[in-house]
Amino acid sequence: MIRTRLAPSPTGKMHIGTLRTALFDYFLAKQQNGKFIIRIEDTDQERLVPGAVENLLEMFTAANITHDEGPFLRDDGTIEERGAYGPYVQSNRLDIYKKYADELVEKGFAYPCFCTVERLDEMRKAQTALKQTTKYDRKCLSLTAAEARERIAAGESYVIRIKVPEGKTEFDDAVRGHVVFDHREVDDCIIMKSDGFPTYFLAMVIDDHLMEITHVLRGEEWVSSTPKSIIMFKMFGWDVPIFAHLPLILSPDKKKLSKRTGDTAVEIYFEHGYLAEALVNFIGTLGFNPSGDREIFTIDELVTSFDLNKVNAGGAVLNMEKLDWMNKQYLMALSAEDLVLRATPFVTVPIDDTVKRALFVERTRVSRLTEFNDVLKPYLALQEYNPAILVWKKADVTDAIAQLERMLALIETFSESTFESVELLETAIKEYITREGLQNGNVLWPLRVALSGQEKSATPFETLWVLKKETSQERLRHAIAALKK
RNA sequence: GGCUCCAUCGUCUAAUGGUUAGGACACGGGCUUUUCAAGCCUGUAACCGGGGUUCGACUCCCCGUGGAGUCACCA
Repeated sequence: MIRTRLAPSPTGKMHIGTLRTALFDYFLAKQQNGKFIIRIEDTDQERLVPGAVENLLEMFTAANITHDEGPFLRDDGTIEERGAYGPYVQSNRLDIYKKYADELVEKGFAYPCFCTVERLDEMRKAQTALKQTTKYDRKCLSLTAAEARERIAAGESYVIRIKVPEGKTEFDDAVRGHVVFDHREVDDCIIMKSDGFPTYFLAMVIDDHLMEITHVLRGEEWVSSTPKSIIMFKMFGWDVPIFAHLPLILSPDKKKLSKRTGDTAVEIYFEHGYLAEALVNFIGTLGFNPSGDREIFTIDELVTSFDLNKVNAGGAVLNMEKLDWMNKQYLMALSAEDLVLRATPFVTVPIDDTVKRALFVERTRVSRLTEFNDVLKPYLALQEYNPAILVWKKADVTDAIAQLERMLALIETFSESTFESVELLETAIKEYITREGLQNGNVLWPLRVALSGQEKSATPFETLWVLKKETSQERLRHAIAALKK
């Protein structure tokens, strides 16, 4: 059975790249009837950010993706773990790492190192000066077991490093193909820190094995450390999972997306008024495309068509304009009721019938939920405008006044039921124009401007529908008075 | 700099040896039209360069070039 996992470190808000990895994990697991696991990698105690795990889980909920094992958010905001392979938080698995690290030392695959950070710094400086690869010089490898035991017993601070064997590591990356690393390039990296916590390298190997992970999806920044992991899998005699290094999400300058160059937090996208479906569609098709001639996919369609081997190896620049376009597509496809539901958190005025209708009408004119507030204003209160714009380009003031007075009278004859739909209003007005032998422009232009108070706006029929009889008439009277001045 | 990876319109991408190199965003034009938006039609725009392999290369190989990632008691 396929088991994928997302292994975020709780050091901040959920990154957009993490969302993409999560999506691919989810697509793959879901498609193969496998399991998708979340494991929290909190082995760096100094970088922990309170609330980071909660934020991650909230973003999962917001994006409508679900995992099968790992930490879950309870309704009261606390966290509980579900799944048979726990604990799923690494700081609760310290004894496990200790045991396996000791095993590696006993077998001669790893060794204690007493070098100070100062010495290490100097060593690296010297290596850099000589243009050599910076890696540990194995000073402590020459220590005998007895010496090491003695120094540990004396309370000296130490770490454990793996002893990288000679040779090379080869692996078949699911998106990149065959990759080879010579072990001369691989550092005797630290697997246990002096504070008793494992480093990522050790913890990841042990957990992925114990949790029976079959596919490791992660960002491209990890390829160069993959040999370390594989070396350890082999030291333990464990099966090596399939690695898939996903292309990076880039900022417009083609560099790895960072906080400086773009919005990296998933949370920000929701705050900016993007719909979860749009974000999932957009991020989920970055580096992977099910088809060459379609853009809009539901999450289920992505699950069905996902194929790791079709994931691009090259990085992808975030095209925000396309995200806006995609969001608008989803916005326009929303039912009137759903639109209200989704827009409500972004609207600062009470949601009444006028607001509901205005939202529906303006839906084709905004890209993001946050834009509704501004667009709603002209409906809620007539904005100050220059009466001159009431006059159509092919008519004059006298005509404008005449047409507005006609409309005022016409609307007076409309029953409440006429205001039930835009179509009814449009039909009634257009029939009137035809019947009276008038021109659309002469009537519709001043009517629309009088109703909206704007040069550019929705159609007069839509605006009438939103404002209803009384307010509409008020605005017409206001316009007529303004023109007569 | 060492190592590793990557390379199709400005951007996201399709193409898995044979296509007039397709779609989307953005941009331009047109239609529709009372304005805007939406919608429809349409235009500009790409195979990084050079060698091979092959009857035939965007597709395979090599070399350049360019870009990226990584070189911590961080993940």
